[in-house]
Amino acid sequence: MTLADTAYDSLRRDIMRGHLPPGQPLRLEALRSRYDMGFSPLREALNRLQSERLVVSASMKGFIVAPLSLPEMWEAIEARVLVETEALRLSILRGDDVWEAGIVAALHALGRAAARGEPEALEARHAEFHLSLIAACGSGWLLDFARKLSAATERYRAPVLAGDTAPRDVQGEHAALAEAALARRADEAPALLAVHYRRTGERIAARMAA
Amino acid sequence: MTLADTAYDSLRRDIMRGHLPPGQPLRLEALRSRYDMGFSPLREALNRLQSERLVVSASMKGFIVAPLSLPEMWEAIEARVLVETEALRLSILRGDDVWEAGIVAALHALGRAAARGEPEALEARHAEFHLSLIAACGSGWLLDFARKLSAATERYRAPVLAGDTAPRDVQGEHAALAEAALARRADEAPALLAVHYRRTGERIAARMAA
DNA sequence: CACAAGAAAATTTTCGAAAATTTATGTTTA
DNA sequence: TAAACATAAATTTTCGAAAATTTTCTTGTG
Repeated sequence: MTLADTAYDSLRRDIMRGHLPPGQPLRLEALRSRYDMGFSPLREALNRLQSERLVVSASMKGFIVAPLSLPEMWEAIEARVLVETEALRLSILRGDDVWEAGIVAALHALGRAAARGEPEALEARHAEFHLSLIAACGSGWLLDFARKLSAATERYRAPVLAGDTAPRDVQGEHAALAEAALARRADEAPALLAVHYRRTGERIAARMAA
Repeated sequence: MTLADTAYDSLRRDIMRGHLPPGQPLRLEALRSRYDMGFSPLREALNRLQSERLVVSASMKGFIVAPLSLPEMWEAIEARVLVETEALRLSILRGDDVWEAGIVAALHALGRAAARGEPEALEARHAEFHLSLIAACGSGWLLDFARKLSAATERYRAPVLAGDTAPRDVQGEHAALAEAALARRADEAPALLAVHYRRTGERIAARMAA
């Protein structure tokens, strides 16, 4: 792995977890000392992150962490619903034993991570579970879009998840989702997925208003 | 505009037009003399193009122009159908006078370019027409995906378009599409768009087989 | 005092050399 | 001859200084 790849991973994680807050200018000299590398790999990483809308840049004025807003959250969620419902439908049509096993394994790992309560790992297992559902869709483009939208929406989820008290059986939703997918219910599973994402959006919107 | 932006535009155009053929290694020294600039802006451009799947790279082995294949063409076309039919549906629901005027203008310009027969301009007007249809969808993500998929599919269209003799009233299809959109027929217009893209795919597939 | 003009500082962008890595070439050995 | 190994060449990646640009500060002017 090159330094540029490391820079990409580090910056991406720090932005998704909110450690680099929305709107913050990303000064090259500051990044250089923070990540301990030269300009080149950092700039290459920033250019990649720009294509994923995690950072924005203006010509000759450098990069900033992409800002957050409720309208943009809904944009990302609705795009995600469109892409992932179709990818899930395709996966249900095309998925084989390996696909099924991947879902079972990811659901199990997600449950364990949730029980342990470590947010670091939980976040990763959650993304992996949702990816496992659509892994058999057969379209690199859809998987690509899903990955980017997952990162974009995670930025809204992470800060809210911490202080969330209202009761919601998230693991139950995940289990129902997995069951519908494994039972090849090509209409029900995508519908559940859409509800799942939109419900999360409403939860976030409610807390951001307060 | 920075040099990196220029490099991005130049490389993107040369790849889309096939002037840099699929699979060709993109050696930095060669690009440096071709585009007359240093390593940095070129590498930044290549990193952006990688996110758009126009180039692929392996760690420490540099970049190559992304290869073409019939399965990947269909992947791109089907993803494009998914994204643009939804974006068109949304535009029909939300579009205002400016959106309508944009379609009329783009269709007119496309017709003129087609009559003149200059492939350079025709390609640009064609992309602009399809963009104008979905311009009012209100989702930056969908517009972004559409732009990338348009570039990906254009790579297949361009080389075939040259020697295409079989009769097809493309301008008629475009006019029908514009009319259905302007008449706010939210079911018919997306259906026409899907047929339009898939028909192009079949045309290309037929010629690539031969 | 508000505002423009100019200088200084901070920052981004670009360059080409140096370091790291891969690929090609040649040599030895079984 | 074929495989293993060393060596050389080619290439990518990274670095830090130099150039270009923007931002901030200072000064002068109406």
